[in-house]
Amino acid sequence: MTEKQPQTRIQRKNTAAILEAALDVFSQYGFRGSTLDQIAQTAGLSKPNLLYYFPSKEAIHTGLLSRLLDTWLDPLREMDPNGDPIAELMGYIDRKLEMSRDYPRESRLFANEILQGAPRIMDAIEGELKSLVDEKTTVIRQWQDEGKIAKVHPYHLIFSIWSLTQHYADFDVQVRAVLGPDEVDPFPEAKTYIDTLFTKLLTP
Amino acid sequence: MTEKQPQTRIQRKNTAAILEAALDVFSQYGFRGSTLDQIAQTAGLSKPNLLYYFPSKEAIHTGLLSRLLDTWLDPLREMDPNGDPIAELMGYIDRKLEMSRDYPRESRLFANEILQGAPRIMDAIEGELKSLVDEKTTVIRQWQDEGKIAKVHPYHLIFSIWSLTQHYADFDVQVRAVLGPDEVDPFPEAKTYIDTLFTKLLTP
DNA sequence: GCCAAGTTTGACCATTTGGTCAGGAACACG
DNA sequence: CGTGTTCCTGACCAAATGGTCAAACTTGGC
Repeated sequence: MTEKQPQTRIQRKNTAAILEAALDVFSQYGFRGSTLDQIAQTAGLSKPNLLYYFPSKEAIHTGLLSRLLDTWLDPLREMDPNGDPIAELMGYIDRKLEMSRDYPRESRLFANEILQGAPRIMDAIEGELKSLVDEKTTVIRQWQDEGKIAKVHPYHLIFSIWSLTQHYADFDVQVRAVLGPDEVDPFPEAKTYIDTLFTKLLTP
Repeated sequence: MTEKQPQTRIQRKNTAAILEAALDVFSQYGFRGSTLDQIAQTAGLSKPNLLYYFPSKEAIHTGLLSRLLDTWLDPLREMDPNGDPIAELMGYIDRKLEMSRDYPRESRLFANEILQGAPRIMDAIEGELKSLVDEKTTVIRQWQDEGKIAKVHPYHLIFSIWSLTQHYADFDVQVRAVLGPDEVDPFPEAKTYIDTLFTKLLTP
């Protein structure tokens, strides 16, 4: 669990290249659908060389996921209980949408894992993730009791933020296909739409 | 494309069993992550017997997907341009949520396919699906021009309906893990939440 | 109860896959 | 330069995988 970070530059460079390549491959094909050869080729390394840095396919995947969850939850962590409720929530929503725009592979990796029943990160979901959500929903409930935001189910509010924002990463090809070839970047309009939606929902 | 339907009872029974098993397996592991042995075992048949009914793994998957898209789009098709706008949209939303509750595997199969870049149903998405969405967004725009519902981006409105409802099928394990063991069925509260959300969004 | 058609299977095959290993190449450093 | 450590690779392996096939078994209709 508490691995030392790479010592030499070569190690740093190659582990980074491997994780980068693995993110590419795993996020598209899922764990079982991805092969070491694919990852190795994408990383520009030989397969035995991969296994010099990581003991197994599983280890690469785990390495990715554990790094992921932290950055994934950051936007929610930043939500300040002492800030202005609407502003804090809208800020969270916007950060989450930006993450879908800037880190779609991470979103898809996560989606793949959950789709398959979260066999490798169930612990983190029931632990770290649930704790954070529990904490933040308490804050939301407080804001609601103070009449600062509308009374809607706090957990489902969180779910709706996740689903609406991540949809633009996970279902990217569908979104672009439906919007047609003229629409280059769906995110500006998505932001406008989502902002409107949550403003109407949350305004008391 | 236009295959005759099975002739004998045995054929009907076995092809049904295979598709049922394949839905189980493909929806969880994706195409490349699933094996014929897995499907065969789930269906209670031998692997060669599977391949007596379907020429290949690919064919089983295609068979599933082509059946899927039609039923998947039905709720949207039912939306009546001549009905009451709010009622029609809310009806569509509720039907879509019911589909997530009653057919989660179908939802996950679809999600898996899109996540992987929709290699096998891109045609249907750019064709059938896009056409239907184009048609219905035109109706929505009309309703908006008549002042019957609020002016929000019609395409993103559709996307938000998809993402919010399908989230409860695709991310089921996460939803349940976060809500904790006390919450048996998240759908009743999800329905309340989603109804509130879209009512506030769409009321002019 | 017979026979042709439909159904099932064990044995088999080529390829792919995750992973190993011995040895060679590159590097750091005194 | 020399030498111990780190890095890399070709060859290899066992297991799994998609798919084939001839032969055996059922089934349905007469």
